[in-house]
Amino acid sequence: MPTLANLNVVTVQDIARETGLSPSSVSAVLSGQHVKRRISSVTVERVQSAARRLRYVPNVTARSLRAKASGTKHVVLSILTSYEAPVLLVTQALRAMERAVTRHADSAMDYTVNIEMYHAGQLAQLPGLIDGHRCNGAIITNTLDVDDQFLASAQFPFPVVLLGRRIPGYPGVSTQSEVMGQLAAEALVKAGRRRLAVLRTPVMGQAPRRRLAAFEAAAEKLTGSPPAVILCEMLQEKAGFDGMRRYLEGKPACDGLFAVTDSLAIGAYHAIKRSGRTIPRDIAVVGVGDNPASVYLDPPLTSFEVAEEALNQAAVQMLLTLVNGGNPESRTVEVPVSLMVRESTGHRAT
Amino acid sequence: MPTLANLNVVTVQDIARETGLSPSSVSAVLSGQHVKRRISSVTVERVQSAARRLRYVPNVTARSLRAKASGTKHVVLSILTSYEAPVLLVTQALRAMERAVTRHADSAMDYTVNIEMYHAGQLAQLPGLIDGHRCNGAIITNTLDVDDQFLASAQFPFPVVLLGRRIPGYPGVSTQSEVMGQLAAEALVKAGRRRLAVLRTPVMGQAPRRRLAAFEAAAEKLTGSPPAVILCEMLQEKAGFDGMRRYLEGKPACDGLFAVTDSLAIGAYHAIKRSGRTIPRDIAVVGVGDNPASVYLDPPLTSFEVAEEALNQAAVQMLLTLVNGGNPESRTVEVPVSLMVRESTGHRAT
DNA sequence: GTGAAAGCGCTAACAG
DNA sequence: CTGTTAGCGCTTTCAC
Repeated sequence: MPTLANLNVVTVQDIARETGLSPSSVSAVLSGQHVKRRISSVTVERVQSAARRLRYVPNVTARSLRAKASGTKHVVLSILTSYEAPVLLVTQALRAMERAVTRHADSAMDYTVNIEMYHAGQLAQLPGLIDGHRCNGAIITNTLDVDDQFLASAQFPFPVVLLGRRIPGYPGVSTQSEVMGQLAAEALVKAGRRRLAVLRTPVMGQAPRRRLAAFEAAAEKLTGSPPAVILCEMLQEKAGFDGMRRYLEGKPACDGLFAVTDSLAIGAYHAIKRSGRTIPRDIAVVGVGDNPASVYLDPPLTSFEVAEEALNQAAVQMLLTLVNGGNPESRTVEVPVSLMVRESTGHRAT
Repeated sequence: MPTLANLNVVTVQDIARETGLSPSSVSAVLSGQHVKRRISSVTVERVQSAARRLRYVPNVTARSLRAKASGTKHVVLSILTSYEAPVLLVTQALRAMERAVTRHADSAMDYTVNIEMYHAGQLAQLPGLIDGHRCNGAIITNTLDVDDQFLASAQFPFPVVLLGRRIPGYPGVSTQSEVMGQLAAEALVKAGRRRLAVLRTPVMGQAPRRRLAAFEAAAEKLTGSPPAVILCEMLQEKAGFDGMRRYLEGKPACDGLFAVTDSLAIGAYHAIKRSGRTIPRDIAVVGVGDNPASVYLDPPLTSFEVAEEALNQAAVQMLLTLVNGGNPESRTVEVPVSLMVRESTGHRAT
């Protein structure tokens, strides 16, 4: 049943037919074996030109299925993350995975690790996800609510570990988001601040939202009124700068700021200084500890030390256990955080 | 009981034999089709327990080969980068690729984009690279010399485009590294600096090395003596801080600094200020423009505006053309850079 | 030098 | 509900 679409895909067979050669010869040429197999240069040329003409693109899947040394288990592990996510965290996770896998690997077990990206909110559209064509196991991170809903109702034919979020039914590791919000509020109040504000984006994932909710609750409890909300269009430094600048043009500014990511804090720093204010004298700032530059800002940014290492290790370990058919000790892990108090939350001079 | 025999790869066949069922039933259960196919729960349980017992791990390759809608060309594009690389650049490249691919995609053409990582210097060890099991086309970046040597002698059965480096025989896009070094030196000298220094790592890739060489040449020509070399162990902010701090403990410091990446400059900023010096009064600094925080530093960092967008676009476009059997207009592209002079190279007060 | 035949491991039809 | 049959597209013996 050759459908219309079917005609489009060019295979070795097609080239064989076209050139009057056998598939095996064509294959030999196309996979660069012509020297080893002593194919005549006329044939080589014939095949190559036909391949070009027909716009042949090899099917990597078929290629690897047939050619891979049989008898070795080939395991594919993926990190699924959104294009819109902070990459640094992803790389760290990837590195942890790579390290774990190198330790695990042996002659009969060949691991491949890779990153697959989806557009935030469109995880469900990632082809080959629900049917397991993609990987033998995955760490999923940086999801939005829609994605979480999809996950909640999805059934994967491979183990999945969530990083930084909690969805019933899934194993996952996350940080103590609520504790972060709470500690941030306390730190600002302890530094003598009463007019608190948060710097955030309109749409956020689960973890930032949780820490923000905790911050708002704690702020209200400690100061008697909810923090002001300063919106930034995105998570980039520039957005932080723009958002903060707009806010500072208004009359009464906050004196304590919690930025939902360090990148926003970095932009905000600049806006605050440009407005003639001083950190921490006029505005104290707390970040989230997800940017290596934070420690080196002027003044150094008070932010959280998240045990990234522990976080990633736990997730990867869990995934490997699951992929190999084992049972992890615990299906959910919460990694502790601690606030590194630096100069950006110095006590206000009285 | 993981005996030697157990190392054999377990397939659906094995589970079928073990459970006395047919491969297709087993497959249905294992790929999550049991509901749709109304498999009895007894059978489901039997299959699942056998799979667990035998530690079955599905072969994703075979799965996707069989299950993928035939008649659609499935093209896999990879970005190959080292674990040690600055991630930001990689994401930008990935995003560009994704965008291009979305534009290109149609019903008969299904693209997958992913990142594959190797350890710097060990590109050659990436399995499935030379035999083309991995992808239909790749952008390779962040290579070290060893990798470049491997590339120079390798023959890939799929098109490759190099990003940020030049190797004879390969199509590639890169920035005007030499111009960068030249401009950096000129900017510092123009700001009244004579005692120049570079902040760098011992091992560097091609592009940073080229801009450094150009800087050194220009510096020597303009000031009469070669710049001092300040070594940092890695590219991280912390390494920049440590390297600069050690250097500043010595007697006569430089008055103009060129950091080979912005991350190093960020660390150096902190070390400079901590030592009681002021930027740019005591030391002027030039970075490379690879970090979004640079603009928001205190003072804003003079650095290059690299047309990342253009760079990535060009690379991706070239790759797509090659994968589809076309001929790109030009096989090598050099994207222009321009120095954004900010306050970190203010003219010295006299 | 080249071709014929035999699968890689899996799943989709279609019977039963 | 389950089994039988027939490949996915490619590469690899092994003949010729």
